[in-house]
Amino acid sequence: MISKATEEYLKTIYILLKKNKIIRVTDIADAMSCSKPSVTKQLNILKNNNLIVYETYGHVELTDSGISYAKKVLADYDILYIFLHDVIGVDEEISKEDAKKIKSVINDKTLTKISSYIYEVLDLKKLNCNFNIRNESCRECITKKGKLV
Amino acid sequence: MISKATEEYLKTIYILLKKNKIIRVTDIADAMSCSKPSVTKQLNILKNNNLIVYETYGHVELTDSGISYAKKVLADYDILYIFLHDVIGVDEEISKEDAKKIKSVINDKTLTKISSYIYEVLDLKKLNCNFNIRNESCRECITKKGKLV
DNA sequence: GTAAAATGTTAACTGTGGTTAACAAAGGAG
DNA sequence: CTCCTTTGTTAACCACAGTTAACATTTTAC
Repeated sequence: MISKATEEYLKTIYILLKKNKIIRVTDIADAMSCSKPSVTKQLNILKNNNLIVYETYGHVELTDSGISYAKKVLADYDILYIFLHDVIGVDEEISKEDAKKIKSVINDKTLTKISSYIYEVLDLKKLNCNFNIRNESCRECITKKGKLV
Repeated sequence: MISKATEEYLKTIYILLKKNKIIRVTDIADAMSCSKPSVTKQLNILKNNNLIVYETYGHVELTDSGISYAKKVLADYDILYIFLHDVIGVDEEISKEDAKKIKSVINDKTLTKISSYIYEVLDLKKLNCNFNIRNESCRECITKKGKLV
Protein backbone atom coordinates (compact mmCIF):
# COMPACT_ATOMS: atom_id res chain seq x y z
CA MET A 1 0.00 0.00 0.00
CA ILE A 2 1.27 3.41 -0.92
CA SER A 3 0.06 6.64 0.60
CA LYS A 4 -2.14 9.18 -1.13
CA ALA A 5 0.86 11.49 -1.35
CA THR A 6 2.90 8.83 -3.11
CA GLU A 7 0.04 8.26 -5.55
CA GLU A 8 0.46 11.86 -6.64
CA TYR A 9 4.05 11.20 -7.60
CA LEU A 10 3.00 8.14 -9.53
CA LYS A 11 0.37 10.10 -11.40
CA THR A 12 2.86 12.82 -12.23
CA ILE A 13 5.36 10.29 -13.54
CA TYR A 14 2.66 8.78 -15.73
CA ILE A 15 1.71 12.14 -17.19
CA LEU A 16 5.30 13.18 -17.80
CA LEU A 17 6.08 9.87 -19.50
CA LYS A 18 3.17 10.49 -21.87
CA LYS A 19 4.90 13.67 -22.98
CA ASN A 20 8.54 12.59 -22.95
CA LYS A 21 10.37 9.34 -23.36
CA ILE A 22 12.86 10.20 -20.67
CA ILE A 23 12.00 12.06 -17.52
CA ARG A 24 14.31 13.33 -14.85
CA VAL A 25 14.02 13.86 -11.13
CA THR A 26 14.07 17.56 -11.86
CA ASP A 27 11.01 17.25 -14.10
CA ILE A 28 9.08 15.48 -11.39
CA ALA A 29 10.22 17.96 -8.77
CA ASP A 30 9.10 20.85 -10.97
CA ALA A 31 5.76 19.24 -11.71
CA MET A 32 5.14 18.50 -8.06
CA SER A 33 6.56 21.80 -6.85
CA CYS A 34 8.80 20.03 -4.41
CA SER A 35 12.49 19.49 -3.85
CA LYS A 36 14.55 16.87 -5.60
CA PRO A 37 15.28 14.91 -2.43
CA SER A 38 11.55 14.52 -1.93
CA VAL A 39 11.32 13.02 -5.38
CA THR A 40 14.16 10.59 -4.70
CA LYS A 41 12.44 9.42 -1.54
CA GLN A 42 9.17 8.84 -3.29
CA LEU A 43 10.86 7.06 -6.18
CA ASN A 44 12.28 4.57 -3.71
CA ILE A 45 8.87 3.99 -2.22
CA LEU A 46 7.37 3.46 -5.67
CA LYS A 47 10.20 1.13 -6.58
CA ASN A 48 9.76 -0.92 -3.43
CA ASN A 49 6.12 -1.34 -4.37
CA ASN A 50 7.03 -2.53 -7.86
CA LEU A 51 5.27 0.37 -9.47
CA ILE A 52 8.32 1.78 -11.20
CA VAL A 53 11.65 0.49 -12.44
CA TYR A 54 14.42 2.73 -11.37
CA GLU A 55 18.07 2.55 -10.44
CA THR A 56 20.06 5.22 -8.66
CA TYR A 57 21.01 7.91 -11.18
CA GLY A 58 19.07 5.98 -13.78
CA HIS A 59 15.85 6.80 -15.60
CA VAL A 60 12.33 6.08 -14.46
CA GLU A 61 9.98 3.60 -16.07
CA LEU A 62 6.57 2.40 -15.04
CA THR A 63 5.84 -1.27 -14.51
CA ASP A 64 2.58 -2.70 -15.80
CA SER A 65 1.02 -2.46 -12.39
CA GLY A 66 2.42 1.06 -12.08
CA ILE A 67 0.64 2.01 -15.29
CA SER A 68 -2.71 0.64 -14.26
CA TYR A 69 -2.39 2.16 -10.80
CA ALA A 70 -1.53 5.52 -12.33
CA LYS A 71 -4.52 5.32 -14.67
CA LYS A 72 -6.83 4.77 -11.72
CA VAL A 73 -5.32 7.71 -9.85
CA LEU A 74 -5.61 9.86 -12.93
CA ALA A 75 -9.21 8.91 -13.57
CA ASP A 76 -10.07 9.85 -10.00
CA TYR A 77 -8.31 13.16 -10.39
CA ASP A 78 -10.07 13.87 -13.65
CA ILE A 79 -13.49 13.19 -12.21
CA LEU A 80 -12.84 15.66 -9.44
CA TYR A 81 -11.29 18.22 -11.73
CA ILE A 82 -14.20 18.06 -14.16
CA PHE A 83 -16.59 18.23 -11.29
CA LEU A 84 -15.02 21.25 -9.66
CA HIS A 85 -14.24 23.10 -12.84
CA ASP A 86 -17.09 22.27 -15.18
CA VAL A 87 -19.91 21.56 -12.77
CA ILE A 88 -19.23 23.71 -9.75
CA GLY A 89 -17.46 26.47 -11.66
CA VAL A 90 -14.26 26.71 -9.69
CA ASP A 91 -11.33 28.42 -11.40
CA GLU A 92 -8.92 26.23 -13.30
CA GLU A 93 -5.94 26.59 -11.00
CA ILE A 94 -7.92 26.06 -7.83
CA SER A 95 -9.74 23.14 -9.41
CA LYS A 96 -6.45 21.47 -10.14
CA GLU A 97 -5.13 22.03 -6.65
CA ASP A 98 -8.31 21.02 -4.90
CA ALA A 99 -8.94 17.99 -7.11
CA LYS A 100 -5.55 16.70 -6.05
CA LYS A 101 -6.15 17.41 -2.40
CA ILE A 102 -9.68 16.08 -2.31
CA LYS A 103 -8.61 12.92 -4.10
CA SER A 104 -6.09 12.41 -1.35
CA VAL A 105 -8.70 12.20 1.38
CA ILE A 106 -11.97 11.14 -0.18
CA ASN A 107 -13.70 7.78 0.17
CA ASP A 108 -13.89 5.66 -2.98
CA LYS A 109 -17.64 5.47 -2.66
CA THR A 110 -17.93 9.23 -2.65
CA LEU A 111 -15.90 9.37 -5.82
CA THR A 112 -18.19 6.86 -7.47
CA LYS A 113 -21.22 8.91 -6.46
CA ILE A 114 -19.71 12.08 -7.84
CA SER A 115 -18.98 10.28 -11.05
CA SER A 116 -22.57 9.08 -11.32
CA TYR A 117 -23.79 12.51 -10.42
CA ILE A 118 -21.93 14.11 -13.28
CA TYR A 119 -23.58 11.72 -15.69
CA GLU A 120 -26.96 10.90 -14.34
CA VAL A 121 -28.05 14.08 -12.66
CA LEU A 122 -26.45 16.82 -14.65
CA ASP A 123 -26.26 15.27 -18.09
CA LEU A 124 -22.92 15.97 -19.60
CA LYS A 125 -24.31 17.33 -22.81
CA LYS A 126 -25.66 20.37 -21.05
CA LEU A 127 -22.05 21.21 -20.37
CA ASN A 128 -21.38 21.21 -24.12
CA CYS A 129 -19.57 17.98 -23.69
CA ASN A 130 -20.01 15.34 -26.32
CA PHE A 131 -17.58 13.00 -24.75
CA ASN A 132 -14.94 15.67 -24.79
CA ILE A 133 -15.47 18.00 -21.91
CA ARG A 134 -12.07 19.61 -21.95
CA ASN A 135 -9.09 18.13 -23.69
CA GLU A 136 -6.81 18.86 -20.80
CA SER A 137 -8.98 17.27 -18.20
CA CYS A 138 -10.05 14.44 -20.44
CA ARG A 139 -6.82 12.50 -20.23
CA GLU A 140 -6.93 8.86 -21.22
CA CYS A 141 -10.22 9.75 -22.79
CA ILE A 142 -12.01 8.33 -19.82
CA THR A 143 -15.24 9.86 -20.98
CA LYS A 144 -15.01 8.26 -24.40
CA LYS A 145 -15.41 4.91 -22.77
CA GLY A 146 -18.91 5.95 -21.87
CA LYS A 147 -18.36 6.08 -18.19
CA LEU A 148 -16.14 7.94 -15.83
CA VAL A 149 -15.03 5.23 -13.45
CA MET B 1 -3.05 30.58 12.66
CA ILE B 2 -4.19 27.12 13.65
CA SER B 3 -4.04 24.07 11.43
CA LYS B 4 -7.00 22.37 9.81
CA ALA B 5 -6.58 19.50 12.26
CA THR B 6 -6.77 21.85 15.21
CA GLU B 7 -9.91 23.41 13.74
CA GLU B 8 -11.54 20.00 14.03
CA TYR B 9 -10.89 19.94 17.74
CA LEU B 10 -12.32 23.43 18.08
CA LYS B 11 -15.43 22.42 16.18
CA THR B 12 -15.86 19.36 18.36
CA ILE B 13 -15.52 21.41 21.54
CA TYR B 14 -18.14 23.80 20.27
CA ILE B 15 -20.58 21.02 19.49
CA LEU B 16 -20.00 19.28 22.81
CA LEU B 17 -20.48 22.53 24.73
CA LYS B 18 -23.85 22.95 23.02
CA LYS B 19 -24.92 19.66 24.54
CA ASN B 20 -23.26 19.84 27.94
CA LYS B 21 -22.22 22.60 30.27
CA ILE B 22 -19.06 20.82 31.25
CA ILE B 23 -16.97 18.77 28.90
CA ARG B 24 -13.98 16.63 29.67
CA VAL B 25 -10.89 15.63 27.80
CA THR B 26 -12.36 12.16 27.56
CA ASP B 27 -15.45 13.50 25.79
CA ILE B 28 -13.34 15.24 23.21
CA ALA B 29 -11.12 12.18 22.75
CA ASP B 30 -14.20 10.01 22.24
CA ALA B 31 -15.75 12.42 19.78
CA MET B 32 -12.54 12.75 17.80
CA SER B 33 -11.67 9.06 18.08
CA CYS B 34 -8.24 9.88 19.35
CA SER B 35 -6.21 9.48 22.52
CA LYS B 36 -6.39 11.79 25.49
CA PRO B 37 -2.83 13.03 25.12
CA SER B 38 -3.70 14.19 21.61
CA VAL B 39 -6.54 16.19 23.09
CA THR B 40 -4.30 17.77 25.71
CA LYS B 41 -1.87 18.83 23.03
CA GLN B 42 -4.53 20.40 20.91
CA LEU B 43 -6.08 22.14 23.91
CA ASN B 44 -2.75 23.83 24.52
CA ILE B 45 -2.58 24.99 20.93
CA LEU B 46 -6.13 26.33 21.10
CA LYS B 47 -5.32 28.06 24.37
CA ASN B 48 -2.20 29.68 22.97
CA ASN B 49 -4.34 31.05 20.18
CA ASN B 50 -6.84 32.50 22.63
CA LEU B 51 -9.63 30.36 21.26
CA ILE B 52 -10.34 28.57 24.52
CA VAL B 53 -9.91 29.21 28.22
CA TYR B 54 -8.40 26.25 29.92
CA GLU B 55 -6.15 25.43 32.83
CA THR B 56 -4.43 22.13 33.48
CA TYR B 57 -6.94 19.72 35.00
CA GLY B 58 -9.55 22.42 34.60
CA HIS B 59 -12.57 22.62 32.34
CA VAL B 60 -12.72 23.96 28.83
CA GLU B 61 -14.49 27.13 27.75
CA LEU B 62 -14.58 28.92 24.44
CA THR B 63 -13.55 32.55 24.13
CA ASP B 64 -15.60 34.89 21.97
CA SER B 65 -13.20 34.50 19.11
CA GLY B 66 -13.21 30.76 19.72
CA ILE B 67 -16.97 30.72 19.31
CA SER B 68 -16.98 32.66 16.06
CA TYR B 69 -14.13 30.62 14.69
CA ALA B 70 -15.94 27.41 15.57
CA LYS B 71 -19.10 28.65 13.89
CA LYS B 72 -17.22 29.29 10.69
CA VAL B 73 -15.65 25.82 10.80
CA LEU B 74 -19.02 24.28 11.48
CA ALA B 75 -20.72 26.15 8.66
CA ASP B 76 -18.07 24.92 6.26
CA TYR B 77 -18.55 21.39 7.47
CA ASP B 78 -22.29 21.63 7.12
CA ILE B 79 -22.11 22.86 3.57
CA LEU B 80 -19.97 19.92 2.62
CA TYR B 81 -22.07 17.44 4.55
CA ILE B 82 -25.28 18.67 2.96
CA PHE B 83 -23.63 18.65 -0.40
CA LEU B 84 -22.32 15.12 -0.13
CA HIS B 85 -25.33 13.64 1.58
CA ASP B 86 -28.28 15.49 0.10
CA VAL B 87 -27.00 16.49 -3.29
CA ILE B 88 -24.54 13.79 -4.27
CA GLY B 89 -26.26 11.04 -2.33
CA VAL B 90 -23.37 9.72 -0.30
CA ASP B 91 -24.21 7.65 2.77
CA GLU B 92 -24.51 9.46 6.07
CA GLU B 93 -21.42 8.04 7.74
CA ILE B 94 -19.18 8.53 4.75
CA SER B 95 -20.59 12.01 4.21
CA LYS B 96 -19.62 12.94 7.74
CA GLU B 97 -16.13 11.54 7.40
CA ASP B 98 -15.49 13.00 3.98
CA ALA B 99 -16.99 16.38 4.79
CA LYS B 100 -14.46 16.65 7.61
CA LYS B 101 -11.60 15.55 5.45
CA ILE B 102 -12.51 17.66 2.45
CA LYS B 103 -12.95 20.70 4.65
CA SER B 104 -9.41 20.16 5.85
CA VAL B 105 -7.90 20.58 2.41
CA ILE B 106 -10.27 22.62 0.29
CA ASN B 107 -9.79 26.18 -0.90
CA ASP B 108 -12.17 28.76 0.57
CA LYS B 109 -13.23 29.78 -2.90
CA THR B 110 -14.25 26.25 -3.75
CA LEU B 111 -16.35 26.13 -0.64
CA THR B 112 -18.09 29.33 -1.61
CA LYS B 113 -18.79 27.94 -5.06
CA ILE B 114 -20.22 24.74 -3.64
CA SER B 115 -22.41 26.79 -1.39
CA SER B 116 -23.68 28.85 -4.30
CA TYR B 117 -24.16 25.71 -6.32
CA ILE B 118 -26.41 24.18 -3.73
CA TYR B 119 -28.61 27.25 -3.83
CA GLU B 120 -28.46 28.65 -7.29
CA VAL B 121 -28.09 25.63 -9.47
CA LEU B 122 -29.94 22.90 -7.70
CA ASP B 123 -32.60 24.85 -5.87
CA LEU B 124 -32.91 23.56 -2.38
CA LYS B 125 -36.62 23.04 -2.60
CA LYS B 126 -36.19 20.23 -5.05
CA LEU B 127 -34.47 18.43 -2.23
CA ASN B 128 -37.60 18.78 -0.12
CA CYS B 129 -35.82 21.34 1.91
CA ASN B 130 -37.73 24.37 3.06
CA PHE B 131 -34.87 25.81 5.02
CA ASN B 132 -34.57 22.62 6.98
CA ILE B 133 -32.71 20.08 4.95
CA ARG B 134 -31.87 17.75 7.78
CA ASN B 135 -32.01 18.68 11.39
CA GLU B 136 -28.77 16.99 12.16
CA SER B 137 -26.81 18.63 9.45
CA CYS B 138 -28.53 21.97 9.88
CA ARG B 139 -26.64 22.97 12.99
CA GLU B 140 -26.73 26.64 13.90
CA CYS B 141 -29.60 26.80 11.49
CA ILE B 142 -27.32 28.21 8.88
CA THR B 143 -29.93 27.62 6.25
CA LYS B 144 -32.59 29.53 8.14
CA LYS B 145 -30.53 32.65 7.72
CA GLY B 146 -31.25 32.39 4.02
CA LYS B 147 -27.70 31.67 3.01
CA LEU B 148 -25.16 29.01 3.67
CA VAL B 149 -21.98 31.01 4.10
C1' DG C 1 39.64 13.76 -22.08
C1' DT C 2 39.13 16.75 -18.50
C1' DA C 3 36.86 20.61 -15.98
C1' DA C 4 32.68 22.91 -15.03
C1' DA C 5 27.80 22.75 -14.84
C1' DA C 6 23.80 20.26 -14.22
C1' DT C 7 21.58 16.70 -12.03
C1' DG C 8 20.66 13.35 -8.35
C1' DT C 9 21.37 11.26 -3.70
C1' DT C 10 22.26 11.08 1.10
C1' DA C 11 22.15 12.65 5.69
C1' DA C 12 20.37 15.33 9.11
C1' DC C 13 16.77 17.99 10.36
C1' DT C 14 11.82 20.15 10.77
C1' DG C 15 6.88 20.18 11.77
C1' DT C 16 2.52 17.96 12.34
C1' DG C 17 -0.34 14.80 14.31
C1' DG C 18 -0.59 10.95 16.32
C1' DT C 19 0.63 7.06 19.81
C1' DT C 20 1.76 4.33 24.49
C1' DA C 21 3.46 4.14 29.15
C1' DA C 22 4.02 6.22 33.32
C1' DC C 23 2.77 9.44 36.47
C1' DA C 24 -0.29 13.07 38.80
C1' DA C 25 -4.53 14.98 40.30
C1' DA C 26 -9.57 14.78 41.37
C1' DG C 27 -13.28 12.85 43.23
C1' DG C 28 -16.41 9.33 45.23
C1' DA C 29 -17.24 5.32 48.64
C1' DG C 30 -16.28 3.38 52.65
C1' DC D 1 -10.05 11.20 55.84
C1' DT D 2 -7.99 7.77 53.23
C1' DC D 3 -7.99 4.67 49.47
C1' DC D 4 -9.18 3.43 44.87
C1' DT D 5 -10.92 4.64 40.47
C1' DT D 6 -11.34 7.79 37.01
C1' DT D 7 -9.45 11.30 34.56
C1' DG D 8 -5.75 14.16 32.69
C1' DT D 9 -0.88 15.28 31.77
C1' DT D 10 3.80 14.50 30.64
C1' DA D 11 7.51 12.34 28.40
C1' DA D 12 9.28 9.69 24.97
C1' DC D 13 8.44 7.94 20.88
C1' DC D 14 6.63 6.92 15.78
C1' DA D 15 5.41 7.88 10.88
C1' DC D 16 4.88 10.88 7.19
C1' DA D 17 6.11 14.32 4.07
C1' DG D 18 8.70 17.67 3.47
C1' DT D 19 13.16 20.63 3.77
C1' DT D 20 18.44 22.30 3.31
C1' DA D 21 23.28 21.37 2.91
C1' DA D 22 26.73 18.54 1.45
C1' DC D 23 28.31 15.26 -1.48
C1' DA D 24 28.32 12.14 -5.70
C1' DT D 25 27.56 11.30 -10.39
C1' DT D 26 26.58 12.56 -15.21
C1' DT D 27 26.72 15.34 -18.89
C1' DT D 28 28.35 18.92 -21.64
C1' DA D 29 31.55 21.91 -23.65
C1' DC D 30 35.83 23.12 -24.77
